[in-house]
Amino acid sequence: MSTLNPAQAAAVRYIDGPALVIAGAGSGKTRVITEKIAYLITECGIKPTQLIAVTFTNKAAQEMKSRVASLLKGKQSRGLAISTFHTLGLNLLRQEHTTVGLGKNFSILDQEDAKGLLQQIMQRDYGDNTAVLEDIQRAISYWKNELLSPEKAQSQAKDEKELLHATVYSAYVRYLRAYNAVDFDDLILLPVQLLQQHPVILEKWQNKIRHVLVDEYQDTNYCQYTLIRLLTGVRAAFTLVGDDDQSIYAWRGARADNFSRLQADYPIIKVIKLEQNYRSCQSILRAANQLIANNPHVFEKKLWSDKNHGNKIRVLQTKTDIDEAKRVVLDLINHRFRHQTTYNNYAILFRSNHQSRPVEQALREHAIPYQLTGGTSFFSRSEIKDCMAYLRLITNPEDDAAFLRIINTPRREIGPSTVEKLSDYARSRGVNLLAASNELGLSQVLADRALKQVQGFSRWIYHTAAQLTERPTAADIKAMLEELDYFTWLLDNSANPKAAERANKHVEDLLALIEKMLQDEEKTLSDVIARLALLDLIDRNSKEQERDEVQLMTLHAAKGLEFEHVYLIGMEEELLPHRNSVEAETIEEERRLTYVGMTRAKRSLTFTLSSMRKRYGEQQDCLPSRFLSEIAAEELEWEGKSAVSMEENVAKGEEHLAFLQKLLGVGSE
DNA sequence: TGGGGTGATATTTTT
DNA sequence: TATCACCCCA
Repeated sequence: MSTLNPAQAAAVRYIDGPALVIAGAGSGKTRVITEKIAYLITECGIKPTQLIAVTFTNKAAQEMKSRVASLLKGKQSRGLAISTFHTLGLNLLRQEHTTVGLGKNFSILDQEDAKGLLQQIMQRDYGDNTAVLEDIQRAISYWKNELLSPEKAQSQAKDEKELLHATVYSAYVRYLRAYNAVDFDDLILLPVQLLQQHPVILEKWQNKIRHVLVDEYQDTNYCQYTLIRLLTGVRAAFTLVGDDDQSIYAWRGARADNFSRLQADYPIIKVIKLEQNYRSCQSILRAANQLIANNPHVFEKKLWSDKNHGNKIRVLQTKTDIDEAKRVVLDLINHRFRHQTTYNNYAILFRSNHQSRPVEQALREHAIPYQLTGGTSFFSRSEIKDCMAYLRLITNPEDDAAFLRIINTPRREIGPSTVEKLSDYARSRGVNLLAASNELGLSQVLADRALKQVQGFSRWIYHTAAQLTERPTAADIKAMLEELDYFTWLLDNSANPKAAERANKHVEDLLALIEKMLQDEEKTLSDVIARLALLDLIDRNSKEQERDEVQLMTLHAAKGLEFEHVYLIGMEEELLPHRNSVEAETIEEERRLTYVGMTRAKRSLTFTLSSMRKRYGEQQDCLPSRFLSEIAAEELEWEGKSAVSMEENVAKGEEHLAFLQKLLGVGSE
């Protein structure tokens, strides 16, 4: 605590009421939260079980947990709830499921599952319709985040399309209920509704909780904000930490205006600003400040640093996107040689995923190791989804979404028409698919052969459900999968043996993880499955730091991270700011995105842009991003702006590289 | 069931 | 232009 700066210390010690900590990039916000948790426990007599700390990612929660544990020496942190918003909601729902009308082992549908459900609804109830599933999903998510019921949504619909979306919304909610399932948004929404409708439960929770801490407050949506308000009640003992300049998820319901709302809702709120930056050198910070000054602010702040000045920010301009990639890679190699450092100190950041392609190619040409963050995540791999679906159906027989996924995986000769007949039957009987599979009346609708298959499947599920204990071992589950011949199926259905091996490995990883979670905590299998739905990329932390690889990721993915040297590529109009954002009038968010990218850099920052880019198969001219002109000219050092051709540019780079290699090869130094 | 042809679609995606 | 979901047919 003694090493905190005055603003940080004030944020930690202020416990008399609601507090909002405006924490600029690199100002030590995680530290403030962890120190405050420790302070509340050790100095204020608050028990760990009376504290709630929420983050947005599992990674952040994990990090915070371990930092608090080391502050408290582990002893006093038992029962401390540091989790994501969604896990918090899940815990609440698990405890109060009966009041909400959910069965004990309700399932969680991820976005993909939910989309599948929507598709089913559309096909079944709305015939062939041109509505885009993603649009419906986005609309429903928006309504849930804004606490709007299907009825409200319908009455507020402005046109045919919105009305359709709202109607599907109401069907969607009904289906979820029937499946004894919830989606991600429900994990926040249902607790809010529960607390709003049941004063007794609300009081119970308000009495239990003495302080709530929220990280990345700028990313909360209205629903989450309401949850915080409900949990803290009139005492309003909370600490919100965030940075309105780093709000980059508005398109997903995050509301930066939750900042201004706060002052209206809590006039006495204490606002503390953390303005000292411990990450970047002066040159980078100054430029970032200049850029973000173009955005309106509710709370003015000015980041400063006592670090050294650092080098000027460079701007490399090339002819095409291919040249840009080559230039970045050559520059990186040169830089690395000169500074005798490692690859993992470098990050190449971009606005959209497709920009990684040419860079990856250039990196491969030079045999430089790199890690591309993003792409398909662990839990959206098909083999993992299959296994999860089996476990879900076994613990929650009403989970029709899971049933549909695995009814014919591995192949059981149960085709679409059989499934359709089965669904119709189940619907007419008002039961779930698994139960319907076992009913006698089914023989009226299905042919003998199909009937046998379906019955075989359902019996197997029931049988396995009875056999599997509440806390099975990895070996138990593996035995189950082997009984299914699942691994054989994987082998037969993979593009090549290597892919099959990888898939196998993923399943093994999953089983090991489940076993570990079952042992670590006093959790049942269904608890663990629910938690797994909220988890992602478990092995990301460890790999990222240990391996010596150049980091490639989108600006969104870079939030919260820092790197010694950053390349921010594609600084062009239409790309950053993205073309869609110009007419959607979300330039401010694009500016924040650029700001986030810039402030990731500790020691050096390099912008790149090219004057031509292949887009949809056509060469197109590109203009420098307006954001470059928002930074004072003297902060930037342009290279290649003059008529130097790219060929010369690359040649120069290669020449220089060869020179350095020779120099090092000879062994001076 | 799997392969090939077709046509729509190209921003970001914490949970 | 590259990709991918989808549909139809053998």
